[in-house]
Amino acid sequence: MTPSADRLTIGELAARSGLASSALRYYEELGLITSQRTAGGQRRYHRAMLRRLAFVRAAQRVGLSLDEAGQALARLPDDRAPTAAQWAPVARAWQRRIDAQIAELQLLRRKLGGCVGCGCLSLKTCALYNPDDTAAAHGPGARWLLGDTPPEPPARA
Amino acid sequence: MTPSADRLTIGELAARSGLASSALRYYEELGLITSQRTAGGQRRYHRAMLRRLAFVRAAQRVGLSLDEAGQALARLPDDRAPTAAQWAPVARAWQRRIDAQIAELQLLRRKLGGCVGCGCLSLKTCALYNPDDTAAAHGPGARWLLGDTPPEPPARA
DNA sequence: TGTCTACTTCAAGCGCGCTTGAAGTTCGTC
DNA sequence: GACGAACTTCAAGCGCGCTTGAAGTAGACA
Repeated sequence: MTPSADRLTIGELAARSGLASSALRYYEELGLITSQRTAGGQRRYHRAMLRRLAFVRAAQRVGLSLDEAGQALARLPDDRAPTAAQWAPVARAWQRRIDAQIAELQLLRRKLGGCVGCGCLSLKTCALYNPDDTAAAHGPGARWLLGDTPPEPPARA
Repeated sequence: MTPSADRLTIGELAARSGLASSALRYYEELGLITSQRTAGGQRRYHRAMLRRLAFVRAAQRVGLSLDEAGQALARLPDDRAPTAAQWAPVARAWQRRIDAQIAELQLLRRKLGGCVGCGCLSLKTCALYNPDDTAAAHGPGARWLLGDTPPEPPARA
């Protein structure tokens, strides 16, 4: 081991991040994290990778794919904490995304509320049935994360 | 066509439900919907399948797998609208699930809020970093949908 | 020096939710 | 009765996010 703190082995990084080594190799292959190699070819990770991994995990919880997370990560420094200026737009974009998700769930919840008493699911009247709402908003990807057109919180939902 | 209204072809059901025919065959294979067959072997669907499909789509939006949706469907009648007594526990279970999801998203949102100004993602202090919270609650499956132990809304969240 | 664990690559596999394609059949209409 | 669109089955494939396994190598410690 002799962890030297900034040269974590893959096993150490796995233990600290809670991810499997195989997942870390996969992430590295996707470019989400980077490593140096020892003379013998083993990976050594800078502690800053823990931050990137935390970012990725948070991104997944927001519903981003690894690819999308990678695009967002590409705008942050690899080796040290982002500055407020770097981080703020990303965080704000995530908050908007989260807000949209919450709004959608609340809508669904209200619709269910309307159904609870009636056992309806009627073809004509049940709101669950005719979700002509903003559901499909999740579509294409995360271009918005890169600073373009953030998704408006569901208009009329 | 001659739709006779209660004997929808797969194409008609696809058109009305917004799902692809291939998806409908797949759902049938999974037991989510049922059909009769014509003398020649073609599927004919009762309109009530539209209700089941709406249910499945709603279930997916709540984050259930098709398998879980099928388990919930199994408790509702196949050929007509559920009674209030049949529907209410399912709807309430979904609402609890939705509430838990909303709570989790709100927690994440607050954490991001804490990070926005600081650009932190600090190893020691950032809340995003140390999500020792209720995230993993999604685990096993939807036994709760069947009436057992509904998941408490995230305790301390 | 030897041992043993942790690492390496590469290819394949898995679970989910479907889609695609090939080859053949049925249905509704003219 | 013939035509064309819509259907049938079956097997394979895909995209995502990994995991598993085989075969071999490096690194830490006694």
